[in-house]
Amino acid sequence: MVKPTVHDIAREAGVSLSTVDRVLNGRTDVRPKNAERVRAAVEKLGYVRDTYAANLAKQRRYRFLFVLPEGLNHFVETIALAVHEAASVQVSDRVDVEVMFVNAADPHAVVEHLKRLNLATLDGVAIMVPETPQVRDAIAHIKSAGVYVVAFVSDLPNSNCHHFVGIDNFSAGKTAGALLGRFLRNETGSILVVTNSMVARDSIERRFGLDEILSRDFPRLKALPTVEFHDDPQRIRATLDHAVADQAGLKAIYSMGSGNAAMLEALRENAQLNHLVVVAHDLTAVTRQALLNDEIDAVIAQNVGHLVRSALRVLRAKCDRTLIFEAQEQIRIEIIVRENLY
Amino acid sequence: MVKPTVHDIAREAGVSLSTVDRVLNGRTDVRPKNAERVRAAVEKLGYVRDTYAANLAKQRRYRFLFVLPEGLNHFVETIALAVHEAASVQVSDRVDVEVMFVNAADPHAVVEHLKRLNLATLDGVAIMVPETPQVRDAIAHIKSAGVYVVAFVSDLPNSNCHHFVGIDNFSAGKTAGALLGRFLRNETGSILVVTNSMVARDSIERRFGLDEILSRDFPRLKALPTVEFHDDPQRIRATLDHAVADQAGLKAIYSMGSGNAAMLEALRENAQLNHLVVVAHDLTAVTRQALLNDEIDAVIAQNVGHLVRSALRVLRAKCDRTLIFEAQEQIRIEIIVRENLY
DNA sequence: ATTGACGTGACATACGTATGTCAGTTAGTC
DNA sequence: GACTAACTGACATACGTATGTCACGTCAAT
Repeated sequence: MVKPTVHDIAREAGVSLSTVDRVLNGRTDVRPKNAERVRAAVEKLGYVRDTYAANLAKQRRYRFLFVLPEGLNHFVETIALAVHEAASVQVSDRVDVEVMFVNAADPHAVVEHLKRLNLATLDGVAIMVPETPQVRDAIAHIKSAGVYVVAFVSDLPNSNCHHFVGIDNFSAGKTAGALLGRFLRNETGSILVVTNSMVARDSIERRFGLDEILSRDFPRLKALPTVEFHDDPQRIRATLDHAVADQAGLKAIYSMGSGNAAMLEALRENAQLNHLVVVAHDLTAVTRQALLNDEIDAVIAQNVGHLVRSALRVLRAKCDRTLIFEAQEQIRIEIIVRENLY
Repeated sequence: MVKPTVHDIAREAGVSLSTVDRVLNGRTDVRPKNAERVRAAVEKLGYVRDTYAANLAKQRRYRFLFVLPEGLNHFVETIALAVHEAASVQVSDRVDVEVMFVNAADPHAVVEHLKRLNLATLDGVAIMVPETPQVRDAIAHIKSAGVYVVAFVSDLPNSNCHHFVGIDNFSAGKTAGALLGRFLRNETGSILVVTNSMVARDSIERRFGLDEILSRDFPRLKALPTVEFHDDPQRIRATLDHAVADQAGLKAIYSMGSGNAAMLEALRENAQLNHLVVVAHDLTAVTRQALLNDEIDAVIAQNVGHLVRSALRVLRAKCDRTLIFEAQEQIRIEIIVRENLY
């Protein structure tokens, strides 16, 4: 009835506490026969290690690091905030969290930073950078030092990370497309697709998702070629002016994130555009205000609090060699309108 | 630098460990002056009790109970499932969870069940029943026994619970209205509002939310008087046939939950209705399938996993007299379309 | 001066696990 | 059958907290 302890295991297996400990903690010098008896006893009694007691005895602390892209980006800023918030709450859970910013645009610099990490002082890393061959190697190196690695927000599909914490951006793009299709019920026309840069795989995947759903379910809507701003405010304005002039049938704007502020500014300066349906990615101070102002119809978002907590839980579970609760770690693609804003 | 312990507090305050313990655990026999010195030391060193070590020493277990409405209801079923799932994961966190079903339609029976609880064997209760004066009294009784009570899914605003875990149904109704308004962009017409029963405060609040947003932002859409099924499949069919015949301008159906299956069945039997926009509440097996079939455009939902885990976390925090992390316990009003279904 | 009530500190034990030491046992080899 | 090497068990200590016992103060009231 009551939870079995190592003592119960020892008694059941007919061995000493020391032997149980050797088996449980993977030490050497145990005869296979005895190891088997211990494992059988664990199985039979349904023993699970009391992680908290173990951590107490071990004086364990979990030392985690978030590697985030530097530079002015509202989305990353909200993530960093959420990390610090979670860190301040989790101190009581024995976890120490740090944040490191790297120049994600420069693969060389990223790798330099990753290589320079003192892996002996780390238990886990959550990494949010674009995948390059060099990054892949750096991650292999980190893993080989026994440090757990999760891909964070942006997946690193070829780096063989221990886990990915984030949403499926292809589905996110489909969700955006589905919303646009429903918001423009029975209407025909074109959609302007904008982003700051198309190098991030996120944008590419979102675009794929958008195209797929539009061609399948809403062929009456046509997405224009993606316009990339590259941090150039002139460019976005010119693009918009051009689009509104050229495309009589322009009905909507889809902003794939990382360019929302520029897009909104340009939108405000061109009064002819305020009848457009606007769907954007990422809930930040900027998009939040735009939702309240009715300048954006809907935002596709991922809850940054969940993202951060999920990454921390997953890293902890890896360190404890414990199973993760998949349903809880599934990050939701959220749809935010003004009325369910939080 | 390192986390201070009770020993550090004792040294800092110049008193013995026993005295620190007396202060920390609210026992008697401490001179005010010494109590103050202990409190000052706690403050100065930033001491926080190590809950896990404390629970270990106390052999503590958290014994929680969910009180759910009985009867065939897909939403409640998914909640019960989520409770059992969470329970099986949380055993390692020293929490024991049970579920009790009561006939929520009979206030007398509810109170009978609540009164018969063995409060000595409980630390916390999550209650999902309609509020009545009798329920209010029963909750006061439970609280007076030192058991923590959270209102679950349905708020009990007059019962002075320790917490409410759930969404703001007024906002949920507004969200539904906002979606309908956007899905029916530039269109004029009426919306059929259906539910199984209007006695639950949830439905009432959702209806208020809907009306408010329609009249403010989408006056071109008119919500018809709420139709209540009362578990009568004939009634819903008749209502729908009637509505489609009478209301030439019928554009949408808003199902406020707890009647989705009947609504969908009737919808399937009336081919003239399949051009309607349909927004429903609660993500269950039924609505999930309907989303996949394109019979429902969007579902307003609350994540049952989050609901249950939040209730458990809040109850734990109450037991530990620990602060809750508000941002994490805020239950989101989710908008689900086929593409972001989970 | 004595009593009793209140305050206090020293100490011990416990929770479940980790980790170390060290003497003792077993198995495999020749 | 002797000799390693591999294995095993008994025991101690520790982690941070809770809780109990008990002797010893202090102080006011008798």
